This record gives sequence, C-alpha cells and structure tokens, in this order.
Amino acid sequence: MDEALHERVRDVVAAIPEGRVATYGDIAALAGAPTPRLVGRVLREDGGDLPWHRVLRATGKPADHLGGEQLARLADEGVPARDGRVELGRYRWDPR
DNA sequence: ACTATGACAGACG
DNA sequence: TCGTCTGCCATAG
Repeated sequence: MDEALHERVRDVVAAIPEGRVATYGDIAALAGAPTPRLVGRVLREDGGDLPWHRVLRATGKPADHLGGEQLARLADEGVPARDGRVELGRYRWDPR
C-alpha cells in the first residue's frame, strides 16, 4: 500500500473550501495519484472526517451509491444541484 | 500469473 | 445531452 499517497489524497480533499467542489481527476492530479480510481479507493477507506461530499465525478454527478445524500449536503453548503447535477464550470475548485 | 471488480475519465455514436 | 465502450491502476480471490 502507499501510505504517502493515501495521506496526500486526504490532505487535498480536506483542503477543498466550503461551497466548492472537485472531481476525482483533480484530486488525483493534485495528490499525484496515477489514476482517479485510487482516489475513490482512499475515500472508501478513510472517508470518515473528510468532506467527501465535495468530490464529484467529471460529469458533475455524485458517485452512484451516494445518491442524493451528497447533493443534499452540497446544497446545504451553497452548491445548488440542478437535476441531480452540479455546474462544475462554476463551482469547480480552482486551487491557486 | 490470471481474472474480476471498483467513490473514474475520455472518446464515440 | 445521454448511454456505452475502453483504458486506467491497485486489490482480492
């Protein structure tokens, strides 16, 4: 296993500001993960205290098993979802 | 060593 | 815009 990567991913996810969202691909790039799939893997194990609800797929749709749960939390943080989808062009986190 | 699976992404029709 | 197929890398059986 790669503990370092594991920790980096947690860091990145934890760094996502409120009212912003990021895609698995972004997290992977920032954390240096070879593929976005690993990001999902990490979240599945360590999701605990991390704001995993701010991580969406490239399409702006939440992961299948999360359903509307994630959208509900986002809406509560000020990220409206239109028809089960978030406007990434607007709410996508731009780390700068 | 091989196959199947998965919190994904990009290309295609 | 949407559904499907393929590529991706790590784990589990």
